[in-house]
Amino acid sequence: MSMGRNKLLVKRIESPTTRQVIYSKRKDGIVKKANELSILCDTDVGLIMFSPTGRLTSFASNGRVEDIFLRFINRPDELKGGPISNEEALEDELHKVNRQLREKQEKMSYYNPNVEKIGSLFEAGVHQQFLENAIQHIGQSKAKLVGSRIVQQPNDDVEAAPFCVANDDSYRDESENPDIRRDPSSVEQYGEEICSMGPHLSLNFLKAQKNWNLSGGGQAPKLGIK
Amino acid sequence: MSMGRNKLLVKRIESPTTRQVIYSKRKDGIVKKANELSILCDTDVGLIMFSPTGRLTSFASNGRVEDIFLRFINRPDELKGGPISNEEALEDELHKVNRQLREKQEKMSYYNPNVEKIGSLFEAGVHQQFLENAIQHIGQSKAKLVGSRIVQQPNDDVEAAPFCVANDDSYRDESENPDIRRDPSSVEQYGEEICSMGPHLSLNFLKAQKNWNLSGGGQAPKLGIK
DNA sequence: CCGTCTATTTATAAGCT
DNA sequence: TAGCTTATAAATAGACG
Repeated sequence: MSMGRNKLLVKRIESPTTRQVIYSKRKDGIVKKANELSILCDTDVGLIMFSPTGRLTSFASNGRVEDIFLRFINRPDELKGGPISNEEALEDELHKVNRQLREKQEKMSYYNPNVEKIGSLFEAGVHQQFLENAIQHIGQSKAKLVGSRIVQQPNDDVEAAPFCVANDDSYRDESENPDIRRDPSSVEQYGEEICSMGPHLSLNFLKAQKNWNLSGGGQAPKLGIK
Repeated sequence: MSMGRNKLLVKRIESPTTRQVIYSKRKDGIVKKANELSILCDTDVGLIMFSPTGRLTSFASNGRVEDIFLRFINRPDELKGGPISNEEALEDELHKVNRQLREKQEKMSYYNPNVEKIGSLFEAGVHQQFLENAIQHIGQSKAKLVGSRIVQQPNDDVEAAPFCVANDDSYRDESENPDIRRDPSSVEQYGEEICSMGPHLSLNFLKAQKNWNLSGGGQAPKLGIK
């Protein structure tokens, strides 16, 4: 479907280097096409591409990809009534995300509640329930890892655990000059984000735990606490 | 810059009909290119186009354009060029809240981790530590409420707790499955409804927990928690 | 309005530097 | 690594049904 010396078969390119090379070329080609389309037809076009190595390239016939995207998000509304301003769109987005945040916090409160606010034994029980459940989960995976022993001793074997947090942080290299070419607005960026909400143990996180909100002197959760 | 019978000059096409025709053809071409790029290079590509008449066409190598866009907007560093306006503040807010959301999610993962992802005993230990710690605190408040008894038995009355998980995560899971390359999700017209983050802790949620039951026979949630 | 056909222009895979 | 060149595959403007 492409062009060049050989007929192209649309399948993932295995060679990392070749893949990167092909990406660079085609990326430019698509940006060019997108730009042409927006000019020829006088329309809004938004494009976002991530290179195999995580570099980002975006294009927006207008100013920013955000704007194009917001129009996209608001599509239903646009169809229903008059156009909605970007500001309103942004507000919607903000509210949406805020709601998600609140939900997360509420949920979190069941695991790490503010003790001061617990007003009844029943409530305390509820919190415990969540925590116990969670512990059971961990116990299971732990058992799986060990082979299936010590499943009923959540604390013991943790005491001696060596403090060897693996990984992470370090995504802010910015080692190069992103040569920004100003056609309409094609931008490239670096750095990949790994925002999986999965559990990753990072030193940053552990360090950030100093403000453990609890009545009796919240300790920094050093792994050896008991 | 295009091709065909005549050399193309990149200038807005005046004839409305011709413009529309050209748009249709090129739109398909770009979608095709975007799809090829995503397959050949195994990367994320998001594309949004509005026809001269306002019709929307979108493409996403993955599932939804929204996802690609979120990956875009959640970038730690913004280099997105473009005009600055009143929306700036809102956007900053959006970014900030998004960041908080991610942090919350990460933190949450320590209490309610994805067991499958735990890769070592150490990690399991860390998670347990957090939970144990939290339980201790609950126990304290409980003791305070009762007067000061059974303070050191965070487990006893919960031991028999049924296995009920307040599993969250609503969007994740995606993982790698390059095999299934369905025709790219190129959508025309519109489509909305963005991710409403999964379950939140609300009375409704609690009620839904069939296995809900505290040692003493938890009543239908009358918690005054919120 | 939509698919087809075809002459030309483009895009670009390989090579080469 | 990054361009530059060239032979070819693709994309597509315009015409037609």
